[in-house]
Amino acid sequence: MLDDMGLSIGQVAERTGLSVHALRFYEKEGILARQVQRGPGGRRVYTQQDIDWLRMCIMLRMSGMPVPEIRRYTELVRQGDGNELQRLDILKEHQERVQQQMVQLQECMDLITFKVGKYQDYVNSIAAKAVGQ
Amino acid sequence: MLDDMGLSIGQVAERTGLSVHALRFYEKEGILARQVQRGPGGRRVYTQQDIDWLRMCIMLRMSGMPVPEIRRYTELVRQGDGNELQRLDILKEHQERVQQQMVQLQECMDLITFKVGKYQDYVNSIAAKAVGQ
DNA sequence: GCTTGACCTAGAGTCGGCTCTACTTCGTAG
DNA sequence: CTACGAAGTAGAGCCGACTCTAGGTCAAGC
Repeated sequence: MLDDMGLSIGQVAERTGLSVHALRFYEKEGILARQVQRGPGGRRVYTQQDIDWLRMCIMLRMSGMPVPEIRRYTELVRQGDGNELQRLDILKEHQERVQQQMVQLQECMDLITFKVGKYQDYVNSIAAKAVGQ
Repeated sequence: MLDDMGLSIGQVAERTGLSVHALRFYEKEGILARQVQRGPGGRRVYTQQDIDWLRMCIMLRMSGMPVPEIRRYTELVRQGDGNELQRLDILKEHQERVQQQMVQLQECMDLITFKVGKYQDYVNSIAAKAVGQ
């Protein structure tokens, strides 16, 4: 289809799990590190680097980083060397939030597991009675 | 203000961290296990049990259970004994999802931590050079 | 008797993150 | 030469979970 290092939007969608719509949306939102190249007919041509970048963005999104903050980070990367401290700040802050999220989630998990245990015991006891009859 | 076992919506908001708006919204959405009692002037009067239930709902929400599913669970509880197996199913399913979420979040965390490490090293090396000059 | 503040209802508005629509343009296959 | 499929653009629409507005009641305090 395309040069073996150039991928169409559809192929990128397949490989990343994002929808074609989402890919265009992300681009419009400025969260692609490099301007996506265009092939004949104005079609987007993605490189492996674009995919790698997208995969990281997906991780950031999955862990709850809002699009505008991903954009800020992306812009720093686009600007090139010299702002590593700012990038580090964004990442560290996010890391902190993710850490908190995990703690919270663990608390929820503990409660849910406790309740599941209680119901399981109860359901088992009912089943045992039924068998005993 | 109120009888020492009856709490106003404002007090419940304080104790749970939910907004007054959210409390009314939750009630309208049917995720309160028992009909909230009303005091003089049609004001809501919450009991400690209502608060306990709300705290669990908050845990379920925090861990990503959608409101409609909390409602389903609530309805089962409201119906009383006999449907414990269905309640258990809902909780187990949710437990599974939370488990997956935690795994995903950990993956994200690993990547972020890796990147933070890289940037930290880089930033340190720059700082070292500056001192060395 | 007037203001304040906490509460009430019904329903509109907001926000984030996509998702979808409408319409166009290509390149290839039948 | 027509149809199809995959792409393009601009912009509207949707969904979930609140959040806020408008307009009203009521009790307490000045």
